[in-house]
Amino acid sequence: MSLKHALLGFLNYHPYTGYDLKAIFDRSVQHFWAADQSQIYRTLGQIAEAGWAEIEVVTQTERPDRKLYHITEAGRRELKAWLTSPVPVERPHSAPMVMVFFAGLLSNEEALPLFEQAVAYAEGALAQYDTAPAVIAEYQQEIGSEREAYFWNLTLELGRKTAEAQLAWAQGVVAALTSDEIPTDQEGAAP
Amino acid sequence: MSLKHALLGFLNYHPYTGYDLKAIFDRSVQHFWAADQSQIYRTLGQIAEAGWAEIEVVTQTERPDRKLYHITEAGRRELKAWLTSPVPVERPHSAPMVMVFFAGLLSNEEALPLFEQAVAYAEGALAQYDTAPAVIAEYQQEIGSEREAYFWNLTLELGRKTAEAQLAWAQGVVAALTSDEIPTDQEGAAP
DNA sequence: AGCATATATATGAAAACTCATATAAGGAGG
DNA sequence: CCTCCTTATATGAGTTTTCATATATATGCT
Repeated sequence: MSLKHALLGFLNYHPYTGYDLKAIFDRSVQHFWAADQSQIYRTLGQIAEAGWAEIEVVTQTERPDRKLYHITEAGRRELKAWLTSPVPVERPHSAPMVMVFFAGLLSNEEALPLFEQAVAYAEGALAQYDTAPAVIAEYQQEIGSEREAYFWNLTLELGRKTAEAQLAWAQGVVAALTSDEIPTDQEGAAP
Repeated sequence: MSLKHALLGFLNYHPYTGYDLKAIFDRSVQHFWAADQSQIYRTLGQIAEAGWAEIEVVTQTERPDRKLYHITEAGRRELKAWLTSPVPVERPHSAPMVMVFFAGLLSNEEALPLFEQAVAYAEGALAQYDTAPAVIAEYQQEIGSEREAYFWNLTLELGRKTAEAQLAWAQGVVAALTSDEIPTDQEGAAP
């Protein structure tokens, strides 16, 4: 899995806690990697066990102690090795597309919400892409270089293009569904 | 998970064996749902246990007996209920994008293969989309209606648009990388 | 006063997925 | 002749992911 490597990628910039990393994920790479909290903590444990990071416990009196993960040389090597290894072949698992595939079973009225939700989802994604560059600029000042930011932006570009394609597609289907342009299988249906 | 429902979707057309379904998945919905063989058999078991399908054993002498799964009324209800339920929010997990995000760590030469592989992948996907309509036409004759085929094609359309966007994106990055248009972080680098 | 939110970590249990392997026989191609 | 592919089902073992829940305190909002 590459959650390990995504975490390593951030730890390579700076030591972070699990809590920090959850926030970072939600703000920056959510569009291509959504990690849940428990998974982050567990994976951080594995990273430490593998010797890719060392834990610095920062004692706090009023809150639970923070566990800062510092990447090790072995961790940096692992990250770089992964980055230069063959790109894993994605196995897509898209439930929404399964729904579309079998939507012919439904009436147009029943199928509509599927595509309306797709429109809403794509619009939401696009809205996030509007605010993302500011987040990147912020991180760039903190830890990143111009070069890093270039590649961060590349992921945004593709995400945006994809979301735009999805939006146009879903809007087209909504239009077709509401204007009854779709075959209904009643033999002798309006041509 | 919606492998259950994807399987149910096909069983709704016709009774199939696990072996059949594996072949069908690989030929028709692979672009948005890649299921592996062992997972299909296990899930089929769950479907039968849930009462969504009944098993007809077709005895064969020279080969293992076939187990044909016939969808039940309960299975049809479940399928339709799922199809009209809220679209699940996708949690994207794209390892290739994680690689791109952290590719700034690599030199241009080291980063190149990442995008070359993306180009090759997108070209491969596009080639599959070229042959897919023929597969759909074939299935349509067997089991599908014009309406069903309409929705099948919708998934292809979005898949193709997405693959095209990916290809253009990856080709652009390859061009930028090979012409050294990318920031290098050597302070005082060529402006 | 009460309630939600932010800070911070962690586990139990289950579901889902992957990878390798097993069995068994016929047919195709080199 | 031998190897690979197709037909057909199945399990063991492990990894990854999800979902719910637990603990503890401070702050801000209504």
